[in-house]
Amino acid sequence: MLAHKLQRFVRLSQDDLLELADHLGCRRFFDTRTDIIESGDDPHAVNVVLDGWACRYRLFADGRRQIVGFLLPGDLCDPHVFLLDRMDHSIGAVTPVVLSQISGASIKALTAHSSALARAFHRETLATAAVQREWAVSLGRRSAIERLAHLFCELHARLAAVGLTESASCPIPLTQVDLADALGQTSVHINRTLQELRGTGLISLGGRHLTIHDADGLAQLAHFDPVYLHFTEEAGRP
Amino acid sequence: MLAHKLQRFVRLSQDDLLELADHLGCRRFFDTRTDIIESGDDPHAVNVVLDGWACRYRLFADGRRQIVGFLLPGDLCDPHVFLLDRMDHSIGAVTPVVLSQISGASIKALTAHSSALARAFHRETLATAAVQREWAVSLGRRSAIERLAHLFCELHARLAAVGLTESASCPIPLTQVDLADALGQTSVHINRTLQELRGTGLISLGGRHLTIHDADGLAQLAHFDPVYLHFTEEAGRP
DNA sequence: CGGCTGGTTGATTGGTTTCAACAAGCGTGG
DNA sequence: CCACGCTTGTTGAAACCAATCAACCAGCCG
Repeated sequence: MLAHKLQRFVRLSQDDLLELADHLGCRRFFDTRTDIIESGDDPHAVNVVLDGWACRYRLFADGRRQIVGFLLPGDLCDPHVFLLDRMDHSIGAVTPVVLSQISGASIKALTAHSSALARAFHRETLATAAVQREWAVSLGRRSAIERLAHLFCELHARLAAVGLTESASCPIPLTQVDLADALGQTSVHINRTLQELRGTGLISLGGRHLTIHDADGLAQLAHFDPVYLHFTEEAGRP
Repeated sequence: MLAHKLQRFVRLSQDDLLELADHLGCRRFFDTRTDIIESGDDPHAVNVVLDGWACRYRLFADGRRQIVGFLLPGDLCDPHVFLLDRMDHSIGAVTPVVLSQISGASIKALTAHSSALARAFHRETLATAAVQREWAVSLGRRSAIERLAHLFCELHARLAAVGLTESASCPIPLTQVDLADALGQTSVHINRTLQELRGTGLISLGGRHLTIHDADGLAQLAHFDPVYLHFTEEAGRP
C-alpha cells in the first residue's frame, strides 16, 4: 500500500519493494472517532496508515473544528509532530484505522541502501505540503460547489494511486459534518451544495460511496489540475 | 538573518554560525510585483530571502488569486519546487527582494559537519508545514476580524524571530488587496474589517507599519497560540 | 420499542460580495 | 510646475451566499 503509493513518485525496483515490506513493524488498531496518539517513544519512527481513513484537525475552545487534511491508506501519519516539542493539532480516526510503525533505524537503513527510496520519501513529504497549499486555495477562493468537486477529484486521485478505486468509483467514508469541517462550512450548507452537485449529473454519492460520471466535467467545475499531487506520469503505472 | 531564524529552532554554536555565513552564495535582486523564477539549474540548491517580502500564490484562469504563504527575510524560498517535476504555484515579490543561493553541495557540507544545523533545517521545514496548516484553519474557521488579527500576530512573531520588530511595531508592506488574497476575501471587505479592528484599539496600521497596542487582547481575539510556529522557548533568545 | 446518529428541509438572519463611484498620494512627462 | 495617469484606500447600496435555528425523517442498534 505504501509501496504502491511511493511508486507514484519514483519507480522502485523489486529489491526496494521487498526491503520496504520487511521493515513494516507491528500493527496498531484504532476505533472510529478516537484520537491517534503519538507517544514520544522513537522520535524518528514513522507511522503508515495500512487501512482506514484518518484526519488531521484543530479544535477551538468554542467547539469550531477545522480538518486540515485526510490520511488515506499508504499515507505517512506523523513525520512532523515528533521533532517538534509540542503538538499543534490532533489526528483522529474517521473510520477504524490500522497503523504500522517503521522505526527510525529502519528508515535510516532503507534510505541509505536505496537512493530511489530516499527520493521517494522526500517527494512524499513535498507532495503532502503541496496538497496542504491546495487546501488553502480551496478554502480561500473556491465556491462551495467547487470545493466539494475539488475534494472529490483529489480523494479519487489519491485513492487511485493506492489502488482503492474501481474505475470511476471509490469509498468516501465521510459524514456531511466531516465534509463541512474540512471545507470550512456548515453541514447544512454542505447538504444543499451536495444536492446541487448531484443535480449536475457529474457524480453520485450515497452509502459512503462516490461515483464520478464525468471526470472531465467535474475537474473543470472544480478547477482541478492534478499537477499539485505530483504523481509522475511515467512512474507507478501498474 | 537565516542564522537568526534557525536559532529559534535549535541553539547553534559560533562555529555553526560562521560556517553558515561562509556558504551564502551570490545575491540576486527582484523588483516588486515580479515573479521569482526558479530555473532548474541545481535541484538541490536553496534560496534564502535576505531582504524584502515575497509570497507563494496560485492564480486561476478567471483572475482569482490566493496567496498561500508569505516569505519573510530568513525564510527558505523553494526547497519544494525542484525535486518535483512541475511547479504548482508561483512565487512573487511583494516588495523589492534580495535572494541568496546556498548550493546543494553547501547544504550537504553544512548538515554533514553539524548535526545541530541539520536539525535546524529539518525543523524549519516542519514549522513551515505547520504554518501552512494554520492558514487552512484561518481560512476555514476564523471570522474576518479573527483572520486579520491572527495574520498580524503571526507576522509580528515571525518578524520578531529575525529581529525585524521594534517592540510592538513591525513593517507590513502589504496592500489591502494582498491581505484580501491571503485571507480569502475581497479588498472592500478587508477595508471595512480593518476599520473595525482599528476601532477596537488593539492595533494601529498605516503607512505600511503595524503597531500592536495590546498583544494579549489581539491574541485572544485571534485565537492565536504561537505553539504552531514551533519556536523553542530556550533556544534563540538574544 | 426507544435512543442515537446522520441526513434533509424551511424560514430567517447576517456576513460578504459585487458594482460603482470617489478621494488621496505619487511619479512622470509635457 | 502642474496636469495626468496610476495605484491604493474608502464609502454606499443592492444582491447574494452561507450561517443559524429549529424541526423532522430514516436507518441502525441494543
